[in-house]
Amino acid sequence: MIDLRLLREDPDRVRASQRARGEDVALVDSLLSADERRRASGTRFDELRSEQKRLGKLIPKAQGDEKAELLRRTGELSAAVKAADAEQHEAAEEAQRLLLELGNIVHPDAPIGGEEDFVVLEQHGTPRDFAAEGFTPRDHLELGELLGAIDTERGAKVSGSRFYYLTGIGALLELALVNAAIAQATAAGFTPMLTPNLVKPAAMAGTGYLGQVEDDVYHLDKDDLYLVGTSEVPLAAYHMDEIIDASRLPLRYAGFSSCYRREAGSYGKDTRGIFRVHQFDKVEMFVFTTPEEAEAEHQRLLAWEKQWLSSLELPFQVIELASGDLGASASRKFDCEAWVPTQGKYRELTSTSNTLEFQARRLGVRMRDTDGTRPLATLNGTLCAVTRTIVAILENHQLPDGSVRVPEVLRPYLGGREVLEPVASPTAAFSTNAK
RNA sequence: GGAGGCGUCGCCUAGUCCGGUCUAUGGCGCCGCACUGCUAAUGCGGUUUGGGCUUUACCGUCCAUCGAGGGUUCAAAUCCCUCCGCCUCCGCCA
Repeated sequence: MIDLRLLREDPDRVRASQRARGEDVALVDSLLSADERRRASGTRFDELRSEQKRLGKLIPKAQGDEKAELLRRTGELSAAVKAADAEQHEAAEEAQRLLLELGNIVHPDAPIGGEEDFVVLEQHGTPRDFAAEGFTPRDHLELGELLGAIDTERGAKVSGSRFYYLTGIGALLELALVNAAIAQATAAGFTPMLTPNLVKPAAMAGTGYLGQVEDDVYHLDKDDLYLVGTSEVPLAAYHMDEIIDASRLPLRYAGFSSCYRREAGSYGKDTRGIFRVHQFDKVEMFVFTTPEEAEAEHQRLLAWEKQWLSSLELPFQVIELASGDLGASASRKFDCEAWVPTQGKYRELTSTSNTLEFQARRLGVRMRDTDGTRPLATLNGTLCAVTRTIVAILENHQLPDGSVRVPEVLRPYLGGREVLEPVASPTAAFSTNAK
């Protein structure tokens, strides 16, 4: 949520932001009037309550008629206080409800527009020219099956479409990626974290995932818990309702968790393979820092993502997302998109958002420094979304015979293996009877 | 899942039985000032969080806040109910 004071003092800025997002501008005026009502009813309650307390203190000492009169007046006041309290409650709830609907203020440098209006900032590496190399690239699923690494048929049999098994070398590849990513994050000063995959509504709402994207979230009705779509949620909520001394900032966490996404409304999109799935694992960077440092930290997160993709020797580009594609929480967002040869385009592998104080306000995470207690800033960035990274590695590093070159950074985590080779069956290479 | 205990403003703690003088006690820590070659010690003052009013700072003031939410009452940290969390024991279990 944003600062109500900003809304009062500069409503036009908030209106402009809502407009840029393609969201309800009238919300600003509903909110202004709800806030007005909240303050007015609050003042009324305060005054009545003050009077009630003042008179109440006289009662134990009073006698006879004087006491009877006091009891009569405080009796009346009691009813009035109760009514004012109810009104104040109602107004505060209304204001809060509207405030939670409001998106974050869009960063002034974010391009205005929708999903197609992103801006390409940089390109790294060069896509391979398979024609010049003399063969047609296989897609990641074909490669994954050849290597005995990916099994989507059985994933569908057991769990439905968009589910998969990583088998044999595929499983090892994930573990290698996760280990390498955690190693990079740890070297950069992040604290590794394994987080809960099920969270309460407060955590989900606080991070901003119960608004427009609510349909994309799994909910367990029986327990009123949500399956997280990213460890950003439990990491952001880790310090919920806490006040953090500024000297401890920045707090940098590298979370590893499964991520669950219903992918509602994406029917027919990316149906082949494991590019878009209901469940995948991810190493996520999450930072609590001061609002003053947020912008610079955002650049650092982007730099760590670039370092990661470069170390995997993947060609990729960096884009800045347009205002309409930011999601409720982000004021600004960069994606790194890796080249996918068989699709002939760049696809999102990582994403980093600066949410400023938006999530912190909702979650009640504050900092204390010489200026007192105030909300801090939170930022997040993907380090390694495993399935999509596997897609990019298989396709970009494939060889004519269907084997796949292992980027050097992963070799220590794969027993020194330099190439992944096709197998007769997923279990063949791991069976004790092999060779 | 069952039984019991506990939850006080950073930490510890008094208060809860018996409602009002609780504006929540004391200690530790922390901050400021004084004293002091320096440090230590000592003394004095301050130290939950949120909201409102005062111009948005300062100062001041009012209200809320004793795990959360309801209720009883003129009045709730204190009495009643529901929920949450932690601890102990029992049952079940990876």
